Amino acid sequence: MSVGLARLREEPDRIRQSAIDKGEDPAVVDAALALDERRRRLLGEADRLRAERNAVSKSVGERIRAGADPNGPEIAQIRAEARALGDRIAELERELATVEAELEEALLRIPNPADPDVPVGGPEANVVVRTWGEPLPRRAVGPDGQPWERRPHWEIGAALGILDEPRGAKITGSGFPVYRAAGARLERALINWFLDVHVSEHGFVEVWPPALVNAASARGTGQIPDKEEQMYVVTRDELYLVPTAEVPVTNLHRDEILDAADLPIRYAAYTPCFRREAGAAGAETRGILRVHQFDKVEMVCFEKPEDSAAALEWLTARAEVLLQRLGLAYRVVLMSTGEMGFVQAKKYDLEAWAPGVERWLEVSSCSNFRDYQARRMAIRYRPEPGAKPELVHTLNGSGLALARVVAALLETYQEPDGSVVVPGVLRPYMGGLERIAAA
RNA sequence: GGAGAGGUGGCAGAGCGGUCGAAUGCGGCGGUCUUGAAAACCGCAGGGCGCAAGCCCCGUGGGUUCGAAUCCCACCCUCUCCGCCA
Repeated sequence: MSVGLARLREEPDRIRQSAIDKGEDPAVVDAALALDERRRRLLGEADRLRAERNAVSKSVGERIRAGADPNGPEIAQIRAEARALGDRIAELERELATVEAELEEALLRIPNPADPDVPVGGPEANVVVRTWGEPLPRRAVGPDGQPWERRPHWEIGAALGILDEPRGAKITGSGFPVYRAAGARLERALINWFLDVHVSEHGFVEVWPPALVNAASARGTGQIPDKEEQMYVVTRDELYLVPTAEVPVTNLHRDEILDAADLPIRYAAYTPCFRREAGAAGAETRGILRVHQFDKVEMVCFEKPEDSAAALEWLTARAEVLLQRLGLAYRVVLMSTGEMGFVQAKKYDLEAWAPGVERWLEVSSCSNFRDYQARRMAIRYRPEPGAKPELVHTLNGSGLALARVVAALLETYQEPDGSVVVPGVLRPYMGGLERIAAA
């Protein structure tokens, strides 16, 4: 259940084309259609037999009350009849269970169709919607008139004693950096400042969720089965370490019918994020650009369907505000159908410029899932009192992902003498510290 | 982790194996009355599938039975006491 059976029957062509646009196999659409057909036939037959069996069973009680001998031949015959019906029902139910499992499997492999305004194609089709700030060059001229080169963040971090990758590798493994001294405080400052802005200025409700979730929650947001390999699993207790706060926070309202008056519901939550990132290594992932554990503040919204498109723009702007106040140059990229992922209908990536590595770093991803996640999680709302429940739309966006923001900050604010200037908005959170210098 | 109790509709809370999708109270919605409101009274109202008839849902999954909210088993969760512990 993801795109919804009703929509699948109504516009199979559009769903098929959407799958192709996202680089998925459209054959699952037809497989699902065929299974749905079979399921409905079996269900109808089983329902008819059940109705019959219910009537026969009921007559047993009625006749006994009317004076028939419970152990007599009349009752025995009715019982035999009911039993025969029951056997046939059981048979149909077994078949039905198989078909439904297959249908479920097929539906899970049908991607969420992208919005009409999403460019079709691969990476080349991504569109830079807007850019803010001046991307600094790596080669620059220092105050003394001498040329200097901005260094990558791992060199800055190691030199200042605020980032310790080797010891992180020792105590856990590669991709588990240790932040130290002003580095640790910077991490804590960013988390606090992000949350403060979201809560006091943007009206988000702050949430501090569990960092481990059960399988039902992981399935709800689509980590299972799509991204199961990405998660760390606590096998002993059948729990998963969260890859993002999106998982616990969106599941907050799983299996609930919300009040229309309560919408929109908007949460901001900090969690550490754990990702296996199997097979990822090399120049693209040096330093803290791609790690197994990082910190992130996530925004999650539950909206009325008619409001979700506007909510995505709003949400993206909330993340941009943070980058602007940090003084980091960034660009907003509308991701193409092939790049946006399986469950998103529309997605913007925010990329901050890191002059030391001369790259745009993805520090936020803001997406509208429309009713796709809501259907999996049965998150509904009642448009009017007494009206039938309808699916809400869910959205989420990073605001922001810490490790890469730290990388961009260190590389942007480094000085020729090796120190790093602390952006003004963070100073109150760092005890007034204006500059991180070598001890 | 051990012992005990329990999980029923938004909440509280009944429910002899058959007429229970489920009493009752509160809350909700609509109405009568009222200048208005409250009170009182009357009525409506769970979720899913299906065009409909009808079928399914009483923590979850199995089982017994012609028939299970009601009996049996397993698991999950909650509460109380004990143990442990930040």
